[in-house]
Amino acid sequence: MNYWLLKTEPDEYGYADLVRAKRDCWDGVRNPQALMFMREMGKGDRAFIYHTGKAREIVGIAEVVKGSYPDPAQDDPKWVVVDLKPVEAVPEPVTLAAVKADAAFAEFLLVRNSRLSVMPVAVPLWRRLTKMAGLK
DNA sequence: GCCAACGTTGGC
DNA sequence: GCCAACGTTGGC
Repeated sequence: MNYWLLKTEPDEYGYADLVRAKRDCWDGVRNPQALMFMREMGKGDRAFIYHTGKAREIVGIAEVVKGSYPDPAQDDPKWVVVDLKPVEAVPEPVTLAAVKADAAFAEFLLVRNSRLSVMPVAVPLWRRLTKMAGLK
């Protein structure tokens, strides 16, 4: 099982929308590097949901319920999507500032490439982030 | 609101 | 196929 971080603009589609939907398709990713990571996402993987814009923090955890497949709404199979379900909102959102302030995240793509919207999270970093978020 | 970083487009 | 110009994203 792999771990990921997915960015979203909360004004357009936030973690609360995923909770409301109970299960939803994560679409609209167009960046080639982000799509490459999306293609590696499989059922059972977990992902942090990160809000961009004013929030800039990890707000929840989602689970992949269907691994990547071509977006049915698009003609081109290169636009892949995954299906997600919410797992839990985190007790204490982890801000970008907190991540940047921690040397353990110096190589983390969230810090290294601010424009990337889908990225892998190494297991030790996932553990560290869940702790920072107030989870075990 | 600004701008750095990065992608994309189109002329050559 | 290169690269300048332009557009977009997202942090500040």
